[in-house]
Amino acid sequence: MSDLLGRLRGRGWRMTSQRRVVAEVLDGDHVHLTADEVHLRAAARLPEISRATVYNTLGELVVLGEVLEVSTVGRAKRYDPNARNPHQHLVCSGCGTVRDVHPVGDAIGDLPEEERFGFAVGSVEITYRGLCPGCA
Amino acid sequence: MSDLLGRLRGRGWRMTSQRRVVAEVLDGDHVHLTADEVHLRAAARLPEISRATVYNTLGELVVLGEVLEVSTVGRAKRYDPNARNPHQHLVCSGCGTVRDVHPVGDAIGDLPEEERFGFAVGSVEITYRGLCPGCA
DNA sequence: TCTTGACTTGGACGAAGTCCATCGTAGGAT
DNA sequence: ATCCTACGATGGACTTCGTCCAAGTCAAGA
Ligand SMILES: [Mn+2]
Ligand SMILES: [Mn+2]
Ligand SMILES: [Zn+2]
Ligand SMILES: [Zn+2]
Repeated sequence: MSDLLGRLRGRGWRMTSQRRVVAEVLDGDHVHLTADEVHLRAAARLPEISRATVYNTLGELVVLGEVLEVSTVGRAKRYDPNARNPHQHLVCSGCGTVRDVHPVGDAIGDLPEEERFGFAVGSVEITYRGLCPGCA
Repeated sequence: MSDLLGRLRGRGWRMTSQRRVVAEVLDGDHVHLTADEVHLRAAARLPEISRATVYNTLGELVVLGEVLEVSTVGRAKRYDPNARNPHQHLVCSGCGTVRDVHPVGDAIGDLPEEERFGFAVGSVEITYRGLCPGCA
C-alpha cells in the first residue's frame, strides 16, 4: 500500500481529496474493512465525502488490482489493500476479526485432475475459521 | 439428503407441506441454490409458499447442520444440502456454476503454528476458481 | 486564467434478507 | 373422529448493502 498514491498517479488517475483519503484509510496491515467502515473513517477526515464516492473508489481500486474483495457469508463485502502479497485469511468465528495468513503447500496442486471437471483452475481462496485468543 | 425428512422427523420437527417441498427441492448432487431459486422451484410444486417460509426453513436447516451456507463475493448466499460429506468448491468465474470437489492433503495442517496468532483453528473453507469447459 | 471532461454528490432505486402481527394447521389429547 | 393449541406460514413493512443518475464541482492541461 505504501506507494499506492504514486502508482495511481502513474496510471493517470486524477488525484482528488476524496480518493486520497480513501487510500489513506486503507493503509496498514490486516486491514479488511467494509465499505461503510471505510466511509466512516474517511468522513472523519473529510466530512462531506459521500457513500457513492467511497463505493466508486473501492470499485476502481478493485478493477486496478490494488484492492481485493474478500468473500463473506451474507455480510457486507470486505476490502483488502494487501493485494500485492498473495495470502489467505484466518477469521474468528466469535468476533469476526480477520488476519492475513500464509499456508505452506500447494492448494491448487492438491485438487486431483479427476476432480476438476474440465475446468481451467486459476486461483484458490482459503478461509480458516476458529476462535481468537480473546474469544476462546 | 436422501433421508433428510426422516432425520428431521426424528428431531421433533412438525412436518408441513412447505418444509417437505423445500427439502425435496434441495435433493440431489452439486446443488447450490440461492434462497430465491429455492423459492422459485418450491413454488412450482406449492404455489402459495412464501419467501419468508423458505428463508425460515433454510435457516433452520443450517442451524440443524443439515444444510451449509456457501460464501460468495457480493452475491446472494447459496445453500448446500451436501453437509454430511465434507467437501470444497470449484466455481466457474464465467457462469457461476458450482461443483463439489475433494482436494487431497491437509489444508489445516498446512497453516504453520506461527501463522495462527493463537487462534484455535477448527475448519477451513476452500474455493477454487476457474473457467468451466463451456465458458473456456 | 480558462476550459473541459472527469469526479463528486444526494437521493432514488433495487436486491437480498429480516421482522412481526395475524392466521392456519399438524398432531397429540380425548 | 373431533377438538385444541402451540408451532408454523403468511405477506407486507422494514433494514442493509449496494447501484444508478442528473446536476454541480474541480483537477490539471493549454
Ligand atoms: Mn487479507
Ligand atoms: Mn457443495
Ligand atoms: Zn474473536
Ligand atoms: Zn462456466
